Amino acid sequence: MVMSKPPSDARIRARNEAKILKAAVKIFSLKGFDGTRIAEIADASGLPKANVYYYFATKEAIYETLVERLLTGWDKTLEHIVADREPREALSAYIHAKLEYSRRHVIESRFFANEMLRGGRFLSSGQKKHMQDITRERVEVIEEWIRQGKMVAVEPNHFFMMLWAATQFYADFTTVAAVTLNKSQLTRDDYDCAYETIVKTVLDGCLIAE
Amino acid sequence: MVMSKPPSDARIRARNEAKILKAAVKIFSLKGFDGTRIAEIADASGLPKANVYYYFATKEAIYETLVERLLTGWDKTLEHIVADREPREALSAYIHAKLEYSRRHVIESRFFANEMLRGGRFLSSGQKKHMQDITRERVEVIEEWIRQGKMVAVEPNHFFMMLWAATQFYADFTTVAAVTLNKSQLTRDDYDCAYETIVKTVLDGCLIAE
DNA sequence: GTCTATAGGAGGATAGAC
DNA sequence: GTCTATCCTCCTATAGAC
Repeated sequence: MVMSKPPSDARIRARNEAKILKAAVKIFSLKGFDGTRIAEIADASGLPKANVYYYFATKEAIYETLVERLLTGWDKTLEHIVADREPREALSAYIHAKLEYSRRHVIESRFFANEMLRGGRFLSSGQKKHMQDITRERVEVIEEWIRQGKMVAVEPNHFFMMLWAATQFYADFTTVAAVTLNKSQLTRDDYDCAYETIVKTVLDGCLIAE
Repeated sequence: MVMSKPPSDARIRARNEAKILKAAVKIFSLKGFDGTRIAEIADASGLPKANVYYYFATKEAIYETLVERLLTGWDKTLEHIVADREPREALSAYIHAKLEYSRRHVIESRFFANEMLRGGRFLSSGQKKHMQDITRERVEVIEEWIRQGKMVAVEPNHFFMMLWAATQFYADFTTVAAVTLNKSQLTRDDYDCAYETIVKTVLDGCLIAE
């Protein structure tokens, strides 16, 4: 009888770390750093508490690992905004991608929101600078569109934050959305409708037809 | 020598409860329910911990009192949206009032955001219904404007949530805004600029000139 | 109404057997 | 790499003197 090889140490580590992080992001997103108990993370991971400490020295270490990983999510949706695309096309692709991210990664979105709500105490200045740089690049694209007469002269930072807020809302404040729409939870159709509404109002408001 | 009368029991109670609630909303808004320690509230109130328990039986009692009180903030800014005003005037008044609320009541806004982020566990169904009713009234106003041909046909719930999100953002995500704008904190000018941007893009996008 | 003291329990973190 | 047992700190909440 052929025995399947036992997983190597490295594989066990990778698997267990992943379990812990997956459980942790959920609990942190709901209760924040101080409200989260290691025992809860351990239970949700299916690991004993001592094992959590075997993989991560402190609660901070878990939290910081998550902050670092989720920061890349910040970049991804922004990739749609590039100067050589037409603004309507680029911005609606961004809105769509961000709403999809909100829909499919509710927990990660909320984790990030929670951290920001608390003033970003766990963000290193390097990470803040990264967010700033990434955003500034996109702001410059918007400025370029304005210069080319493709958009009305809005303040690009605030314009950008408006889009971010309108899309982030559906992950962070699902409760508010559900109460407003009188539903127990949001469906794909609701996200589609959100997309239509944002595109229609925002883009028709600031784009200049050729 | 004339002695000033000592304050009555009722006055002492009112004053101390106010101190406690003021300290509590700040800490809850930063750390959430589970992350907040009564000792911290006591320190911030300038009262001994046992006195906090004298005025409020449990941590829940403090939190619920705050939820109940802050729910009225939800209504107030909405009062601007009434059918007999012109939509541009009414909506820009709403945006202005909501941004002012975000600017002047950052802590209360964040407390509310925190509660929503956690799924509104502390909201009674009566309170949810209240939010729903208040919102629906305004949604009907928007529907009326659309019927009158004063606005393009947007989905009014999502339109409304977009406005809420765009304005709430400046209270909840001050950190993101500050990082984006490369400042240590936001000034009045930044809020004015936010107002201009939201009004310009959203209203020009959905209003129909007469 | 104020405050000290403390019960009773939970949480973060570690030691050390397996 | 896993897990039990445990240390020690800190928390919620209460008792009871003043």
